[in-house]
Amino acid sequence: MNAIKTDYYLGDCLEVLSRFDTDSFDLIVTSPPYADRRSKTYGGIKPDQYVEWFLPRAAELLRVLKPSGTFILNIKEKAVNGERHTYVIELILEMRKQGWLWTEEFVWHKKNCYPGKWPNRFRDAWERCLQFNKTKDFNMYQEAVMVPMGDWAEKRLKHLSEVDQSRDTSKVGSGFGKNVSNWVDRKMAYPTNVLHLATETGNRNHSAVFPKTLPEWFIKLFTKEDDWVLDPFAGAGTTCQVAQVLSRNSVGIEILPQYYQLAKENIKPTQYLLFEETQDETHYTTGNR
Amino acid sequence: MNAIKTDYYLGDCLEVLSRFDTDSFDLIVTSPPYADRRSKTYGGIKPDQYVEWFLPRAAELLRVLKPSGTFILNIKEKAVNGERHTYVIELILEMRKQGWLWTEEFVWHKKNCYPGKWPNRFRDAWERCLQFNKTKDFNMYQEAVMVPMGDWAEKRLKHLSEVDQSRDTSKVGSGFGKNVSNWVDRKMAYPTNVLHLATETGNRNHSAVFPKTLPEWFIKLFTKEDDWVLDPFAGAGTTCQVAQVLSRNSVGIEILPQYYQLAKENIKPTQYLLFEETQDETHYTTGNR
DNA sequence: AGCTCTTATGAATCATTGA
DNA sequence: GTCAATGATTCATAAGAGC
Repeated sequence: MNAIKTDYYLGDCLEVLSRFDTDSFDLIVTSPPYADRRSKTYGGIKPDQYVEWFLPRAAELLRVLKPSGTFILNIKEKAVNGERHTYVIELILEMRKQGWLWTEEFVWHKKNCYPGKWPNRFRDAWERCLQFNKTKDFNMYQEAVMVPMGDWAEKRLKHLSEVDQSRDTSKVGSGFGKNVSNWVDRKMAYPTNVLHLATETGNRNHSAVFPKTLPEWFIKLFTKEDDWVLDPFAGAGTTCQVAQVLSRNSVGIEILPQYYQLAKENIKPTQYLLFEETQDETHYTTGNR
Repeated sequence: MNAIKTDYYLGDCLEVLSRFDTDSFDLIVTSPPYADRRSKTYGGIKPDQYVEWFLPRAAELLRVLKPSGTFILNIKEKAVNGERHTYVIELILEMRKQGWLWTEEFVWHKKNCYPGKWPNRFRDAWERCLQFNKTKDFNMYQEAVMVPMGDWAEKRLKHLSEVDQSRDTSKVGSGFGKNVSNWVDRKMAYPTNVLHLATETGNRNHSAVFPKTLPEWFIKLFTKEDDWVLDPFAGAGTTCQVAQVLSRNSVGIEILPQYYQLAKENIKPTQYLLFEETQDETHYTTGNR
């Protein structure tokens, strides 16, 4: 029984990642600061400068990713001057020049998107989840994300997520709990490249960057237990929290010190085995089961 | 009561459009032949040559579109060599250089997408509907596509009949249910930029999976009665057929002669007022109402 | 535990105001 | 003029209260 490690680092991922070995991670899943957001931390990246800002970090991510690994980039371009800005699609082209393979583009349909009304535009209800790979032979565990067929499936999906994260669902690698096994009799199907997830608005602690179910789905799909997951823009630590519950090692990097407290709260105390804190980084090492 | 015209032209839209006046159309909505399709007609456009092939046609479309008009391009890049090809996003960048504004990208979620299974990829369940404009002041009739609010609709359906819930619950996600018109007086909401439409499976003659509801939604959104709609890759004439029913004038251009018969069948005979056929083009002129 | 109703809250976007 | 900050608009969800 290996101990699952969950490490948090404070700092710019461009610098922190330089200390990591090449070919270290099985999955990188992150939602970087969007253009014109977090103006006080990343310097308020202008849309026109976004590609230039992101590319050196993408190069480091390419280095630390295993050849069999996957990089999931959750991002959405904003509307600027009445147009969709082009920095995201320009980034795709530039990352391919770095050596990335643009394998797939998943659509995250935000069922509860931000409200509003404008004469020339509807509400934006989707974001991109760009899949990049280092090689064509990447690991993919499709069975781990199979879903029940039928109308009742979507209603059960959210419940499924909750069950998975509860402690008493003693289960093996698949990550599926008891209740799911009841559904095994029924027909299961592979999902598509469209994800229907609602944002978590009710959290009073902090503004949820993305719902847990988003990194959860990709972690199940692209890693197995004891694999290594990286979130270079960890924020409040949602990705690492999910990775821990799913018995994956994880590394989170965040430039904002104030997120440290939030990340700490997100790790369930009962799961602590070891807690270390050094000057500029924090390690949670947990034994899972 | 104006007569509604529905004109079909045989030929390459690049040539046919040259005969049209500048600023002629209120809406262009089309689903062009995808890369590697129709190898015998358009010369078998390779993905690497797609941008080069499309750009001169895009230039003509820009010319014939009214300043207040909109161009909806339904397209999806295919997977080539394990990667998503980049011709679509490259096309966006090049069209902007031509003068197009990339106003929005709608997602068409195909609820019943093509079946299949691959070891490194899930089924592709979405396509892009790229919105381009000539100016920022384009016409948009949002009220024409309003849908019942999700919360209210669900309760309503639950109280009505448990039986017919099978499909078309049509929440605000932009799908339309059939009985939307019955709910007009109720609480309605504006849709989002994610469309939930099923592909039409029953089409025996035509392979295209272009459902009527797709052009219908955009025609309602971007035109009013007696406006002019263009489909430069008309195929079996779905767009023109829908335009006719909605009392919009339309022009369809198609390079394949064999689609003529299909287009003819798609126009309901009861709507004919005038039928002309010349050497290289066919005109249907219908009086609606 | 199951309902209903209420309330807060968003990776949003645009028009307006102010420096 | 350019640019940053503010206000208005709007709706799907979760959480909480009450029964």
